[in-house]
Amino acid sequence: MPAPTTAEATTSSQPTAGNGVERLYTTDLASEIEFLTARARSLGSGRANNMLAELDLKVRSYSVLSLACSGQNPSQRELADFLSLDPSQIVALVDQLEKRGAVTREADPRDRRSKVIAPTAAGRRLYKRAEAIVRQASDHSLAQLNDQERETLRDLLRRIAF
Amino acid sequence: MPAPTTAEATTSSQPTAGNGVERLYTTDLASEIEFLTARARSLGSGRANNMLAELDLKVRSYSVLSLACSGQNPSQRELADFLSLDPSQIVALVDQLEKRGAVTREADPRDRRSKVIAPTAAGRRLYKRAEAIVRQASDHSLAQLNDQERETLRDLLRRIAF
DNA sequence: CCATATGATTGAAAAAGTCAATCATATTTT
DNA sequence: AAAATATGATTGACTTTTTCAATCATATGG
Repeated sequence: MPAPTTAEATTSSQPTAGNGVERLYTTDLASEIEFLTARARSLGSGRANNMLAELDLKVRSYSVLSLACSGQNPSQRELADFLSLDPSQIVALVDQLEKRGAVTREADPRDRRSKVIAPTAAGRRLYKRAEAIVRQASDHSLAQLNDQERETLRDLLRRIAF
Repeated sequence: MPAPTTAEATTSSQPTAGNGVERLYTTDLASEIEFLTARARSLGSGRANNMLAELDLKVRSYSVLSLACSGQNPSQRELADFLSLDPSQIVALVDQLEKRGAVTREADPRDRRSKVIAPTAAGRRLYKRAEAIVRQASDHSLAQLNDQERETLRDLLRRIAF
């Protein structure tokens, strides 16, 4: 039985969790990059989702809206590939955004099977607001890093994400 | 209409996706840290899950097993907190690991409601093998980064993940 | 002792992910 | 050109993951 401290709650300090979980910060798992990545994204997208709820959006629908507004005229197939989602999930996401008048499905003259997702004027306005919220959320999640560190992180992630 | 190239398949190059999705790499979304984090973890845990399938494990169960083997005697509550999972999910994960004889639920003398998850001898052996596989998977996912860059990434992530 | 809080468990419901089948249209083969 | 094959979007079924509320046993604070 390794050192069962009788006083225990007194060691708590950080605002993360209220318990004695800090003990687990020293484990092998806690320093695996893959684990840290998973945790970072869980915290980050959790917060973003909470904040985006105000606009009735989630990270998913925000991503689609963002790409629709990118000027790259993505097709649903491309959205599926890029977001690593099943085409059927894209259908559902676009359905929602279309229903609320944020995007439209445009015919692609070069391939009539394909549908290009374009933003409406309202969609662009929605995106502007969402973008601000996401930036806020991100700022909060990355609070511990300065600008240069964020740049470094972005570059490292980009290299493993593509 | 922005430059609709009639020849199109000729521009493809990278081994990532087979389509014209590269076009979307230049979007705002593609450079958001939160998006990159999500994508990195999706790729990473996808690969790890595939490779762990050989041991009938997933990243989830591997994480629990790893913490069980950490020497920190985590309770289910602590596992839930640390892994950001609902307590009921921990029950299911521990059930599975217990059923295959990899871990046991030990009574905590200091709190009889609490159950400490401890590895069996077989559990430790399983963890050893799983660890090697996860390391391989991680190595593959982080192939683009050298050791120093991996260290940097680990530190940056640690600061936003805790 | 009583009231309240917490850890584990169960079960139900919602959301997300996976797959196969279908229709329309492209592309390739012969 | 006709036939065969492949692809984009869509639907529906099905599985897995998430999320929540309720319950029981035990702790903890008055």
